[in-house]
Amino acid sequence: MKKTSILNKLRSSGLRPTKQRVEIAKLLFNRDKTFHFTVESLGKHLAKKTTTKFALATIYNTVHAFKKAGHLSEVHLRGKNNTTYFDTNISNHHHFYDSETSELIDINDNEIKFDKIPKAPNGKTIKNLEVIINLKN
Amino acid sequence: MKKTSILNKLRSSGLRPTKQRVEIAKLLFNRDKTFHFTVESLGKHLAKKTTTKFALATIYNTVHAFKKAGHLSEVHLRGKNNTTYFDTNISNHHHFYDSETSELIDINDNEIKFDKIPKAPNGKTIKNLEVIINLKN
DNA sequence: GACTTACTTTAGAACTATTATAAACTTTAA
DNA sequence: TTAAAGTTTATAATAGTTCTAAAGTAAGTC
Ligand SMILES: [Mn+2]
Ligand SMILES: [Mn+2]
Ligand SMILES: [Zn+2]
Ligand SMILES: [Zn+2]
Repeated sequence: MKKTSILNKLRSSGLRPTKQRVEIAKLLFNRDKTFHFTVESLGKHLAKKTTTKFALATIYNTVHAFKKAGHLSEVHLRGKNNTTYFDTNISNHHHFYDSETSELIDINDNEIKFDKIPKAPNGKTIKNLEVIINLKN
Repeated sequence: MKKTSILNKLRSSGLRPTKQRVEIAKLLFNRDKTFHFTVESLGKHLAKKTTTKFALATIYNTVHAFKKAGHLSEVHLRGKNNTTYFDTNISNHHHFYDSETSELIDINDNEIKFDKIPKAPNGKTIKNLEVIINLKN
């Protein structure tokens, strides 16, 4: 993804392309494979890759802005360290979770097939279905 | 479940049957249906049902002791309010989650059937598989 | 029943992920 | 260039949970 398309992505989401947002967007979206991260791990990556200063609040703000704009998703898993995981894969998919390494691995939607799914209770509808496959060594 | 069996349950788990533990055990285990709760909600139930005083730390200690003894399970879901859910259903099962009410509903293991499950990555094994079906109204 | 020891409860402090605040700074468009 | 709106920042606040260490209780021994 080129710099101009990062700028477009930000602008078309109503987000001014500040130095911080551009750096975060480059780190998150200029890659082929899914990136799963926490705010803390993202901060460490940024510190390694750039010389720009990032206040913790800015990383939170930016990640939440990207999520709101639909460029990131949140994994509703309660990991060991009780931190929120974000995901550059915004398609419907599932996860392996290795609780020893706190690592998430994508499972494509078509790698899991259901034979039987219960129907939603009284008056409710199914919004989505998440599978977490916990791993051990 | 009778009082004596509550006492046996505690003693056979190496837990002295203190006033607090007995009250919590009665509330949690003397029921037919699954009970999903947070430490906070359990505290409120206890305040309503008994006149015994419960320090917050005692509720945490007891719930964790019961979990360790295998009498409770923890739901690895990151809910709206970022609290941990515990579950009196210790069998392998799944959940509906209503994020508007923060409510969990059990899905029996046999209500979901899989046609296809991915195999675990390199050298790892599947420990268990959790399904969360998110609901909307 | 008194004594002893190990275990438990408790209030409050500490910890940690996250969110709020409000002042300084930057982007944008006029 | 200027002004308005948006953004970053340091820091404080919040909230769930865990830690601490002192006071209290359970259980076994005499
Ligand atoms: Mn978050
Ligand atoms: Mn907990
Ligand atoms: Zn993913
Ligand atoms: Zn359950």
